[in-house]
Amino acid sequence: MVTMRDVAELAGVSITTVSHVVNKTRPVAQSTAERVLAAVESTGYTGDAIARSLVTGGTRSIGLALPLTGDPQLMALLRAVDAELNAAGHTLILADTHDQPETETAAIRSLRSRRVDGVLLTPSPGAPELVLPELRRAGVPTVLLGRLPENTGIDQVGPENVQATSDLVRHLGELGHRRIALVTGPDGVSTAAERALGYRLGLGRAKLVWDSELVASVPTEDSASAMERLLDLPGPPTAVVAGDHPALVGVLRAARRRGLRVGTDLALVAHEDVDWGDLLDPPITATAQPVAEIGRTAVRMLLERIADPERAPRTVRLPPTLVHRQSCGCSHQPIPDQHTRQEP
Amino acid sequence: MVTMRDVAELAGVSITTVSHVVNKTRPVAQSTAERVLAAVESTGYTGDAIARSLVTGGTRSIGLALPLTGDPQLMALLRAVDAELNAAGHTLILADTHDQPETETAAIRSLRSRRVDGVLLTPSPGAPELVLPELRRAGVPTVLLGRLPENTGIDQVGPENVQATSDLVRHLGELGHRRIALVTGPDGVSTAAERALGYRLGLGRAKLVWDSELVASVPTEDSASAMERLLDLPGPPTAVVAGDHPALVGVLRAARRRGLRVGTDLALVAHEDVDWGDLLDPPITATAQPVAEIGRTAVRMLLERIADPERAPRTVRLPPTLVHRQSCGCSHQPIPDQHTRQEP
DNA sequence: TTCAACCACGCAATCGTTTGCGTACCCAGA
DNA sequence: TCTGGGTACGCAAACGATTGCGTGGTTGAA
Repeated sequence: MVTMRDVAELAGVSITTVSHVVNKTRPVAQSTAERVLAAVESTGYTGDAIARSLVTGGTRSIGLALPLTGDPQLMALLRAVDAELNAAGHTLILADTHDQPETETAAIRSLRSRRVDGVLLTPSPGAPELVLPELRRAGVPTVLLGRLPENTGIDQVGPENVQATSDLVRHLGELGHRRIALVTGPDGVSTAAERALGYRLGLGRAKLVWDSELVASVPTEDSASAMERLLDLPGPPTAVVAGDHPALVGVLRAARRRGLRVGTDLALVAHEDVDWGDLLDPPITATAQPVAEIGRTAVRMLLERIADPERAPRTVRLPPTLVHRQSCGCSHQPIPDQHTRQEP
Repeated sequence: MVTMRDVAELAGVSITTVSHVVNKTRPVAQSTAERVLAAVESTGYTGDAIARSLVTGGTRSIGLALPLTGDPQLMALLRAVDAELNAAGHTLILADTHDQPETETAAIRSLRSRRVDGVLLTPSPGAPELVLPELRRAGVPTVLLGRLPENTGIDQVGPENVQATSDLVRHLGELGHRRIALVTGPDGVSTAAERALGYRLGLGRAKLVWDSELVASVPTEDSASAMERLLDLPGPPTAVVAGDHPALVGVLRAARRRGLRVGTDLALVAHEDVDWGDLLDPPITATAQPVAEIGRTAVRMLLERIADPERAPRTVRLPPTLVHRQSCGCSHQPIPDQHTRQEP
């Protein structure tokens, strides 16, 4: 490996000077600098991040710890986070939490021993008790991503859920539905909990009563059977809100198994739009989460916190966009009072 | 930060002894070891990967450089790679190549300066000339992932394409189609090139002639319009093979725009199955790439190469599985002489 | 001629580990 | 009393950068 010493010898200067030239950290005579740069070029010197880190303390790398599910949104998030980090000269270390506190803790420890400058974390349901305290104690700059547990005293960025779900429900109510179901993730996940709250709120605004029978808060793999159970009810739902991507897939599978035509026999609106939403028949009405913006914001907040660890923690909620298609039973009119986006 | 020195002082031994105790690298008297471990416990000492790397040379981290596209397969790949690496005690550093040689080079340089022990790379079309030589010269242990350019002298893992595509085409031929089109990525990408080759081979086996008009090798974003152009031909195709995920989406969009019923008006088979393949109407017949297995194999090969840099390079091709549904025009019979997997 | 101010650069300590050599001690056998 | 072989541990030199403190040389004003 080519080191600063090699470059220095080739250029006929000291290591100190090489360092100052490549880092522009103090003035160096033009001619000397040129010799050094030429030596750098000809040796292919790249610098050693390890050695640098040892003395400076920072690593210019940040850890991203989240459950690597099949959620198609994740790719967009990763891309945005990587791009924003890259622009700031940092690199991304990835760790799968499996959404379980034990793996999550292990992932965080691994990142810490790698001396990452900060951590982006999508906390599991158990995190507020089991892993966040450790993070706080260790003083690791952290931003929570996508899920927003309460009272953590930590920076957070995620989607706005309550209002968005409420709007979705209200829309179904305005279309005349009286039995509106909700299929979503387990209550421990803040996102699911908030959407359940928004659902209730939306029912209220549509002058409908909340019925616990119509709510299925289930793990991702159970959503299809949960939906089938809802359909078996004495008073089955005529419309359903899918709280996330697995719920959407589950509802669609259940409808297909029961031979129900979505949009006609069963109105459907979903959180988290997918890129195949317009390929289905009928195309799915859904809220598109601003994942890329969430990722970028999270990175910016993390960098700010690294720069100023004392700043008061902030929580940012980014509103989704409604993509109005036909699965809700409409045939493509915009929803009144809504910021809508039409398909091309 | 708590260092070995702190632990050593607390335990009343030298730094050397602490190191040997925590690494079990030479025998230490039972009583001393216990004192040291107690000190480790009470200080919460974790060790500093940075300092260790500086002296040992290794970082126990590997770089994954690939284009972070929206391809849903990527998540499964990431998950598999991360899991396999984790099991081996390594961590994953992610870098987006944007599928362009310049960004790719930058990504590789960044990984190298981070002293990764090895690199997993999905090479861009320009890579064999522009980035692989640098990798070879630097002696970075490398495994190529997903795309398999020829004569690189580098370990490679990817899907089997020629035979798989040929089978797909032959199936369409057996259903009576005479005008079978191919929509796939640009020829520079080895995967697309191999699939184009398999397509030609399949035509031959179905006793059909190859017609350049029926082949669209286009960038991902152009697949829909390319498909429409094919449909405008004097003798438009009655069946189409989608070479990858963007091509599939493009073909579906084009068909929808033209009001063509897939499976009836236009037979469709695709490479790269998607988890919503069974939700469409009709469900999509596709080959499911063994992405997870590809990821795991790549990691294993990389670790082997790190252990033995002199070993002769290997190329591994993993065959996909056929998921036979209805978009090809069949109504669910297995294809003769094929290893098929039925949907639940 | 002297001296201050400034410019251009180098010395050597430092970061937290690992590890090749030693050294001090103990005990058994001659 | 030596000596030889263990056992239990410590010293100090790396690893490759960054950076506070100097030092030698030139210049211009007094």
